[in-house]
Amino acid sequence: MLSIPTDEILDPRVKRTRNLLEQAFMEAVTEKGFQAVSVQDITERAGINRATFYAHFPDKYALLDHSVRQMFRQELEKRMLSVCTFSMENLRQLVIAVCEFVSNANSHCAPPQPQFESLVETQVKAQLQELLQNWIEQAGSDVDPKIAATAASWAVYGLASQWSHDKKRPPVESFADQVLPLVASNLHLMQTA
Amino acid sequence: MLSIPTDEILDPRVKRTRNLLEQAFMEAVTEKGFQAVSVQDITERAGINRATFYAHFPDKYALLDHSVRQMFRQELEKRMLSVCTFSMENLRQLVIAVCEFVSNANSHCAPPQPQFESLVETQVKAQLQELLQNWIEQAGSDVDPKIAATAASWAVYGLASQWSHDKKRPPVESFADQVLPLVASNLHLMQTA
DNA sequence: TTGCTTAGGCAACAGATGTTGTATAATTTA
DNA sequence: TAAATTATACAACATCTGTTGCCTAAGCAA
Repeated sequence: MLSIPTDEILDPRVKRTRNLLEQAFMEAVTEKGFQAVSVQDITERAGINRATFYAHFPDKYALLDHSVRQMFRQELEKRMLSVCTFSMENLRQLVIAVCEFVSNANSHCAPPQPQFESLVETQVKAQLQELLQNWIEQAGSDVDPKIAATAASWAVYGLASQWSHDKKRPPVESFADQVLPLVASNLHLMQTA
Repeated sequence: MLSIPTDEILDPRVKRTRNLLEQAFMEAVTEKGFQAVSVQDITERAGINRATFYAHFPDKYALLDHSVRQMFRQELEKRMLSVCTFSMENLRQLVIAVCEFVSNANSHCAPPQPQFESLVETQVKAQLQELLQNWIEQAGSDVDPKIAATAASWAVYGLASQWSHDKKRPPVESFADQVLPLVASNLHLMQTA
């Protein structure tokens, strides 16, 4: 297993290989669905030896983890949510961001596959939890930040996931407005906004 | 694939085979951990042909799903939570039940394995959602029952999961007391209790 | 540049997976 | 009881999986 860190100087060969693998992986997933994609598929498309794959990732699930983490992080940065403090408007934007990300991820993988969605969930929730905990701590609330952040991040992800599966779902914005008070109640920060 | 329903008259051969598989599966999991268990393991222990396994379950993940669903359902029935209406005390008991179930499940599988936990999560949350939605509907709240039940069930599971991973965790009862208001706020039913 | 370090290519392996076809035995239905 | 249905056993299969050892070549540091 080679070094994993994202923000570190990497051997250009490593960078190249991982990019090829990630790219081939996304292609294969959108084409055949996550379940049907084998490590063989990925490495053949990428023009990388199969053994090399295992030098970077234990299995295809780890590669999915890695890709999702990276994509969601980029999404948060693009929307400048990773560098701000709590406000109702920011919370609203966060809900929208999660809804759109989850919806987009799931659309790449019909029919719904629990394994795939679980891995997306784990990565997204981890970053949500971290972000919300920061917001709570900075706002100096009286609740336990970790506990509140846990409840809130799970609630947000759950609502986003349900929305994304809704056959005739409302526009993201109105859905966000609808659930905002519910989500905010987990943070106990309404008054400090 | 044979018929799945739980509460139906089953061919005794099917019942026997599934019981043997479930039993062998649980043995193998507690002994080697979920990841390391192969379909071979299970069928050899059970004295069942490997091909027969695939006549009942698509893979070992489906068997885990099945087992967990069954165990959690039994747990709820034992605590008589599946046949009651909302009250703060019942909600408290529910939180405790989930904490203990999750903790017990995870203890069977060290070190923590996301795949395993994700499958447990999916099954537990599905039943939580159903139960909470019933509570909300029976209480005749003004919130959307589905949305509130989603937020609450995810929050409950998330908190239980975090508690179960806490190295020096407080007793279940005091943890339940601590998070109860947070959980209840998702239901918007505090006044009707 | 030279030499050291390390990633990737290649081949081969044992093992697991999922599937198929046929035969046998258990169960149900009439 | 006799005939039907259907679950299981068994064997064999192509495929995928993780892993290993050896070799080549790309990158880095003196």
